[in-house]
Amino acid sequence: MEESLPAWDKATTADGETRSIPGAAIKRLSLYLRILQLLETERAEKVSSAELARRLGLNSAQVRKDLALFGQFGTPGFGYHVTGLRKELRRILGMDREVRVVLVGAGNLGSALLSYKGFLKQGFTMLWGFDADPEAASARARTRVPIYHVDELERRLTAQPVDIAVLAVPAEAAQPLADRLVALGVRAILNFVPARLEVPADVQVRYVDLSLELESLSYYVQDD
Amino acid sequence: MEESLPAWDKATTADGETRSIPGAAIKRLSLYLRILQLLETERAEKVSSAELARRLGLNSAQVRKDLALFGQFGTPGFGYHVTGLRKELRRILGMDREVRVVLVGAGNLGSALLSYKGFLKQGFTMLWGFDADPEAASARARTRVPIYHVDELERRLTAQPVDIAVLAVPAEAAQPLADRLVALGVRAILNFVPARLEVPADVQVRYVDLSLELESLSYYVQDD
DNA sequence: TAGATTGTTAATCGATTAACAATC
DNA sequence: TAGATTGTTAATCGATTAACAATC
Repeated sequence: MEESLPAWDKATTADGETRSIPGAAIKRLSLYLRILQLLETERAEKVSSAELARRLGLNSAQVRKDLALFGQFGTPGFGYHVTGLRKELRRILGMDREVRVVLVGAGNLGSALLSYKGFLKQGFTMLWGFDADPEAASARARTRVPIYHVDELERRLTAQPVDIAVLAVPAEAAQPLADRLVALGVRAILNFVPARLEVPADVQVRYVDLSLELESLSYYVQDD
Repeated sequence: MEESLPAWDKATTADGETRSIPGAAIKRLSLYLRILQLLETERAEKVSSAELARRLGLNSAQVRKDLALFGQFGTPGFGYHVTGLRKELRRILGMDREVRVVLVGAGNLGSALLSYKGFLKQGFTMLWGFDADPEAASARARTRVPIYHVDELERRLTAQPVDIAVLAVPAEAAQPLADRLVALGVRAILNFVPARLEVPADVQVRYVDLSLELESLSYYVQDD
């Protein structure tokens, strides 16, 4: 019997066929988009897969292959139109619409994330923060984003669903909160908590594990 | 002609042979270590590769293979001794000594990282922060870690070399600062700046790109 | 047209998983 | 001894890269 892939792991070609899209390719699309935005400010009209690859330290065949997963955006002998490709990538990544984000856990790291500019750019809307101690959290955070008590999660997210939750709570609180967020319709979680989350297959979780990054770097700085 | 690998990408077996160690395996070692520390608090004497795999959502053969890259730590029919394996992993990862860390760029995100508890645990020493405006940075940061002007980088790091730098500066400042850090003997950079860094082959760079994570999650939350 | 560069197939590479003899 | 589990080899899987006909 064949396992069927979750919907987000598929893409449809012109002829209606369905293929699996590697997550690593999606991350690279986001990198391509960043370079295209840079090229646009440089008033560049066109760009080749070789140039995109050079700027990102990738292989040009990989760039062409990644883009070809979603359509034929280039012109042989010419390359890609910067503005055109940028629009396509924004559409593919779903950045051509408002993406609604909440933060759960506005401690030290969380409150910094609340005011992180990179999140506010690019069509992301950081709607609300939630914390077990909203007064203390508000004092920490230098932002206009309102911070509510975590008990208000259900009320707020029922009234107005969100797409993505950023999770930065103590380890023992992570799984119960993930469960509540999923029940409230959250489709993706950016998880800063060093704990594995169990979620349904159609919910995406990305782990940003700072201790793990530092520990694995420690391996490389030994003098032997 | 054969390219020779950087020293950190090799490991030596008992018979003096040298093999390449995948970076992904190193990251998993750090995950294994975390579970072993948990098991130790649970007073567990032994653990099998199957149990480690289960707790981390991995394959047991992968666990055994990762560990076997560095030696024979297990006993057939028994498994691994929790305390013994924990010690071995701490040694392999270089966590059995002080790892000296500095932060460069104590803005919103940076100052949160300065006081991030996960960095202080586990044998990491966050020595100093550096910022172009150390007064403002000190006001932001709720930490005892001293923050100096970035001009003091050379003086401080010459007097006392560090292993790892955490970089959280504006994009245009990233490469020049990376160059200075490498010249000062920094062996690894944890880079929160969305910019590619050019460094010598023996310097490790890890990218933590929050915008990229959020953008690639955006792909999965589209309703189609 | 000649030169450049795409989209795509085939080849390569590397990482994951299965299988199992060795062995505690 | 019987049962369990390692370390390791072989098989599988998937991702990257090379190559090139198509074509602007």
